Amino acid sequence: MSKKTQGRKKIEIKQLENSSNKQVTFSKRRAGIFKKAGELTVLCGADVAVIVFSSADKVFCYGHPNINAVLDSYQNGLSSVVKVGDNGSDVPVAEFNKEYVEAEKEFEGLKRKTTEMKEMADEKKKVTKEMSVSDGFWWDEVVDLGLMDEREAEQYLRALKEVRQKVAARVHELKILNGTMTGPPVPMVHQLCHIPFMTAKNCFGTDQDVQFGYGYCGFET
Amino acid sequence: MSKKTQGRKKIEIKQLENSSNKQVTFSKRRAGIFKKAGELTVLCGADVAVIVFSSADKVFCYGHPNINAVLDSYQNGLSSVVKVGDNGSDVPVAEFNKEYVEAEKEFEGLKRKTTEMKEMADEKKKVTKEMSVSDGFWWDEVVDLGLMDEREAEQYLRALKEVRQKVAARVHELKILNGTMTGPPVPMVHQLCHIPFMTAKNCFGTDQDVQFGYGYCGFET
DNA sequence: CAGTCTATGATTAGATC
DNA sequence: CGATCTAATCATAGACT
Repeated sequence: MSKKTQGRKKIEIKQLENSSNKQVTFSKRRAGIFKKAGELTVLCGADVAVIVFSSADKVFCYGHPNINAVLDSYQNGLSSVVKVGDNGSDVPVAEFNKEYVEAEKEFEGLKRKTTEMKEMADEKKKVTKEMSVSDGFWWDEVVDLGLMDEREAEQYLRALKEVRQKVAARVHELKILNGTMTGPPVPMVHQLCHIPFMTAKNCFGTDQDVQFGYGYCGFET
Repeated sequence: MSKKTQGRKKIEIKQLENSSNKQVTFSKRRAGIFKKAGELTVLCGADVAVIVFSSADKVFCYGHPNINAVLDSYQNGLSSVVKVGDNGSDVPVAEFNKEYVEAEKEFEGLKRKTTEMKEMADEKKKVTKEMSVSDGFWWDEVVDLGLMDEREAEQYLRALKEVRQKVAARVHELKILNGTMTGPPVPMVHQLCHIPFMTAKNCFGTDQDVQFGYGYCGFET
């Protein structure tokens, strides 16, 4: 009797053309990755987040203990140590972020000063309440969140985000201009970046017919 | 002649006790997951981000096209479709975010109004420049980023982040108080959450001796 | 620690339902 | 679309360097 199937066949790691086959492979392999992530979690006590966008931009994710916790840790650098550079040596975040910590202190001072200024301004406003701007700018509400309703708060988030992006862009510009690529608030340096369709030999792996590769690269948060 | 090795042995998926073994397993399996993520990327044109914190809180990540792009897409919902609910039906983000889009429009109006107010205020300031607050609040700089140096910008980022977090916390509070858990800007609903050490049977998988499991759960961004 | 080496367990490509 | 089936490929546990 003939074999029921040919069994698994070797495939090249390159873009699948057959779209239905691609869909099936996507589902199977995505599930496989999530399973492996779960196993890593249990076996090694690791926290893991996996986010996958399909080519049709559907999003799937896995997270332990939950995805937001991991993303927060990543973005706020709650790691006590970061892997830095090609050799992957450990650097305490505290040291790495020295500059940032100082900036934070300065900010605390700035905030205090700001509050004082605000108080002064309020007093001035009382005195000059005939001014048409006495209702204040929208961002004055920062100091009085309690009065905001949900809708307003949502707008707030939006506004602040926009501003933040502007600032971030400006900072980046300045850093490049100054040639001072000093550490960002919390860099995640031991990153394995995907380099699709490498032309040369895989510089890290050992496969012969490599269609893609990996590389470590420092980068900013 | 005796076999050189016993070959791979079956292991239970449970916390590894031997710490050196744990370390080796962590490295091997982490690499395996990154490789699989890369293959998924190439085979299926998917964008993937993987973040792993070791039990010692060292962080490793993989991202295609790069991790920040994926995280941004995730957090800002740049997906055109989201998988929603247990059945995983598609919902256009546009519809899902209708509320948010409206808020955005309102914000645009608000911003315009704000600019006008700012201009008015500036004129008033000219008139009343004897006021001690004529140098403005720190957030007034928002409109003049070009004058900020890098250090200031860094402080800025910090300040805005803090404010944003306050607002986010307040929004969440309000949502709970109102009982209106209306859609967050872009909820990621088709999430596979890890439930370590499930006591009962795996409600999704088929393994008999399940040590851990997965579950889908809606949640907020 | 990071690689190498196997034998073996786990994953999965393709077909079929 | 998903679930099942099977054989073959792939990943990796443990031992060693």
